[in-house]
Amino acid sequence: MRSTKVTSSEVARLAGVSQSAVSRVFTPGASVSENTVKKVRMAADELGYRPNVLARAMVSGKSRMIGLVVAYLNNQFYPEALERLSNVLQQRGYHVLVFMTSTTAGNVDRVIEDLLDYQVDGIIAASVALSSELSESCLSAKVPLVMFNRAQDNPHLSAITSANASGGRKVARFFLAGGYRKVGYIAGWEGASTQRDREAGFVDELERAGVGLYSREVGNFVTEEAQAAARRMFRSDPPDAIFVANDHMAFAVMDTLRYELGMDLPGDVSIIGYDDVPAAAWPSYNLTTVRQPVNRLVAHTVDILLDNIENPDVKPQRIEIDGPLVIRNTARVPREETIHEFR
Amino acid sequence: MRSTKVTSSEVARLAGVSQSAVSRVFTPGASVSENTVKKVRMAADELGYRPNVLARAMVSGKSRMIGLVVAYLNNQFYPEALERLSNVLQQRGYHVLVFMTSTTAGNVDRVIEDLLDYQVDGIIAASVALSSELSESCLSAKVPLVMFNRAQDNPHLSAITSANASGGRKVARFFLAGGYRKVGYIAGWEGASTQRDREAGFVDELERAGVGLYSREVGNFVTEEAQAAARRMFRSDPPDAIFVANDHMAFAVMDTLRYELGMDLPGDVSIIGYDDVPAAAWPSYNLTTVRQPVNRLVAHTVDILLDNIENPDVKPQRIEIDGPLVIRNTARVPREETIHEFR
DNA sequence: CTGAAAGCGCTAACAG
DNA sequence: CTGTTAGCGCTTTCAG
Repeated sequence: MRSTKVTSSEVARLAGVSQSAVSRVFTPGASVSENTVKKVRMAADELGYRPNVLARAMVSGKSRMIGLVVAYLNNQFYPEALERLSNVLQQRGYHVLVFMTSTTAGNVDRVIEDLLDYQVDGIIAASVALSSELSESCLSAKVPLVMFNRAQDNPHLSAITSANASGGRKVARFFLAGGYRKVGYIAGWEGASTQRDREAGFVDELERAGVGLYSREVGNFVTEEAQAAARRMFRSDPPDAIFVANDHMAFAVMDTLRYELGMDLPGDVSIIGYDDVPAAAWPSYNLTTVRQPVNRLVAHTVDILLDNIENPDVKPQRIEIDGPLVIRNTARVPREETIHEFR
Repeated sequence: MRSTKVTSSEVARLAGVSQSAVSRVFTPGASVSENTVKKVRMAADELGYRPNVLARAMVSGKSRMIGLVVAYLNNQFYPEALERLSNVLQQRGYHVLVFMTSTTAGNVDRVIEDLLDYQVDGIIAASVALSSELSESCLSAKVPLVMFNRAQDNPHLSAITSANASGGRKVARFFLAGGYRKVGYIAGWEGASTQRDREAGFVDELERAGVGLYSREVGNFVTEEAQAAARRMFRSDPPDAIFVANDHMAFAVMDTLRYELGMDLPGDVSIIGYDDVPAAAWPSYNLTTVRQPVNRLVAHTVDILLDNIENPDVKPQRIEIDGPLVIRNTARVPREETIHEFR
């Protein structure tokens, strides 16, 4: 099996058939005789021939590449998602072309233009906000785009998220059932729909019970900023329960409260996070949190995207996937009989 | 700016020039008159034209894609590396095509064949072992391959790692200087060169001082297995210092010792890890560990790979990058005057 | 079922 | 500097 770029014509010559015969052998569902298949396969093996995906892409217009736009990988949620996404896509015969982008807008736009240049068959935008021109440009380039873990105003785009508002509500109900009335919130980056929805659900449910938000700080989904937010929140008039917009920040908040402020959790204050990343289950944190069901998020994302690719005029969908509140050890548990409703 | 696949010919027609003129305008360093540039740019903007990277790749033989093979993303070290790799490559005009593969061999081979089909200009194999046929097949396909964070027997391949043996030695000297004599080791996956080298350096340095390894268990770089390894190691005859082959496992070991066995760190036992992932600095762990300088690993990897792409017959290189022992709080510190040598 | 022929969109000599 | 002319390696009609 030698190689150095073997072409179908060379295989054809060796097999004593036409170049198109070779092509047919490597095209699932083309009509070729048993005999031809055999001859071609032999020749191909001998030369170490493998079809050139790019050439195929040029003529067929299908590159079998999916562009994935990601902003940051610090938050454990993303590596997990990326791994699953890539695996599922691979199984379905696609591959992922990764484009990193800083959260700073504008950048995202350029990145997607680049992506389009590579003739990707579809795009998954994970946790980034798209400008409206951008979505236009994907739409008109006829490249399906689905937003992963971020909602969008543009009704022509599909978006898959977890049920963020509902998750926020669950947290509120849990705190309420636990008897808390001085409840704080540490926000993520306020440009993110996930942040907005989690907060909105949380606050709304609180208010239905006549409880207002006791304190609020912004941590921007960043470790250091979350630490600072925690310090500010506990400088005076501390709340007795706080909802932190994601686990990544919750860890930072917990560490700050415990090791800097010497507090006991959940004795002095209850904390609930969002995501249920692997570290949330580590004994050091043992964080009560709302689970984002990565598997299902990914499965839906891929289904919708591929469906959209094969069938260009399906309607865009916006799907919200519900996740349970995972009760661990950072928030005081309400009476036994009320627990079931949070699962 | 409409689109739906605009070609250079259409731009040419609108601009009143030949198709190749358009091509030249978009080819850095081609000779075109100011005037032509202007006309073409206008027409291109009006039509929303962007060159088709795939077509360019076909004729030029350069796809400007780099295949990246990764096994798992659980260990925080990999997302970090992936992010940096992707960023640096992007800056240099390349993009990353990601291929996931399970650690189970064989799989890796198929994945790389796939990668080759995409006509990637180069391959980065992160923490995976390659079969020798595989490396052959890359070599003969003239696609440069560099191993990231894994050494290789094949002398024709470049490999970038941190100075694992030397890192292991540092840990041993630190323990020795701290007066420990009952020293344990929790190993990673034994097929990994990183694991082997860290252990070899560690054990060798210990033995030079006449100290044998007191106990040893295997954690395979997996959380659950590391926990089990810790339990086994402390069932009887516990060591008073342990080196854990990477941070990811060290966290699991720490949690097991603290929360399951009720031990105090570093009071009852000292622990040192390897990698210095972000979580090592989190107050809950505050782990003393050997840093893998991701930035420099990545920079070298990219430099060597791109150099190899542009200049096909440069010699393969194997580079080891030294990293300091980051002294935090999980290992008792030797006398002040000896500390400097570990930095 | 099979070969011949026509491109996919672009770059790269080659004359001019 | 610019247009013309070949292809890159493959899929896909189109006759047979």
